[in-house]
Amino acid sequence: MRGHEKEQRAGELEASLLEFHKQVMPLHGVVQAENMLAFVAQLIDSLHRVEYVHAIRKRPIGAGRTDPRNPLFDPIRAAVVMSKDQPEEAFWLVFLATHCGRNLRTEWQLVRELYGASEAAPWTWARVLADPQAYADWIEDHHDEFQGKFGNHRKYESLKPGVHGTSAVMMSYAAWIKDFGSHVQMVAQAQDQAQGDPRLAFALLYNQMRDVLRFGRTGRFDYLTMLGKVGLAAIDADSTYMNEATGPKRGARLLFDGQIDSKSNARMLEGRVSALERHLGVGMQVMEDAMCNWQKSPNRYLSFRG
DNA sequence: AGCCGAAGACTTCCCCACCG
DNA sequence: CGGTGGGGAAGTCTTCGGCT
Repeated sequence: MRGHEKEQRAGELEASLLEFHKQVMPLHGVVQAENMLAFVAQLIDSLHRVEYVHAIRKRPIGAGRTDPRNPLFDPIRAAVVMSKDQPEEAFWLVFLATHCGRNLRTEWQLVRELYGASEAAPWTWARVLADPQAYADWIEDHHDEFQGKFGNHRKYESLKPGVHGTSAVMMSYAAWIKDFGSHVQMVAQAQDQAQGDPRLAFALLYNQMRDVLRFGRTGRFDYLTMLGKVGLAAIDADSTYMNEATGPKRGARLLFDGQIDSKSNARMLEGRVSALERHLGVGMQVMEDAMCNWQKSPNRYLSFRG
């Protein structure tokens, strides 16, 4: 995006926030000019992260992106490529990418390794589904050989054998999908129940996915929003689910009340976030991401240009 | 009303690679 | 060879929903 477009977008968001502040409900946290500047910058960064997947869907994707033996391997681009002809494999890659996360230093290396970079043939979904125990055993046997690291969101995950380790997570995911029959049927049953409402379908899946080990709020939110962005499921986050997290809740308290130790509870805050999201029209994932990042330094506008 | 379990873009601690 | 910082494992504390 060109500079003046970014500034125009910032101006529009600021105007929309001010209108909401005056006409709907006060936003005590962005009354100060530097706070407003910082929050708008976070909204724009979050919009870019969401739009990034839409951007790569429109561009040609090289063959190396789908090959785990290639350093260019990228599970999200691979999922985009496969979403049409091999949807089951695409879902599996989104799951692997979410479980591992993208590490700042090693990038997608851990996903490559778990997908079978060093093997004669990759651990495809068909292979994992046919014998999840064989995949779990292989992970445990090789757990100390993997060089890739977990991403920031997944920094409490472990490759070591045990009830909380990656091998156990993979077993529980395979069992969860097997229950529906397939990934495609997993999405279809939710959309049937929701009668095609993308936000209701998201809420249903968010609850059903509790069965997947180690997939708490962050894991489920990241996995399901990515399915939507890649185009594998017509679902859309209906809530920030801040009752299960501290970052977005702190951000919402700061934004609406101007202080992190306000008495507003998660339900009240969630209602206000919902109203503000409808006003701005940016989507719940952007609201969640922006509030969470903003509360870390609410009065510091960190320009990436300088 | 109050207990209990679950979960966390937590918090703390320890280890190790890296650096001067 | 001691300081430093990142990463992994384990430990706290708070919140909240479910349950009685």
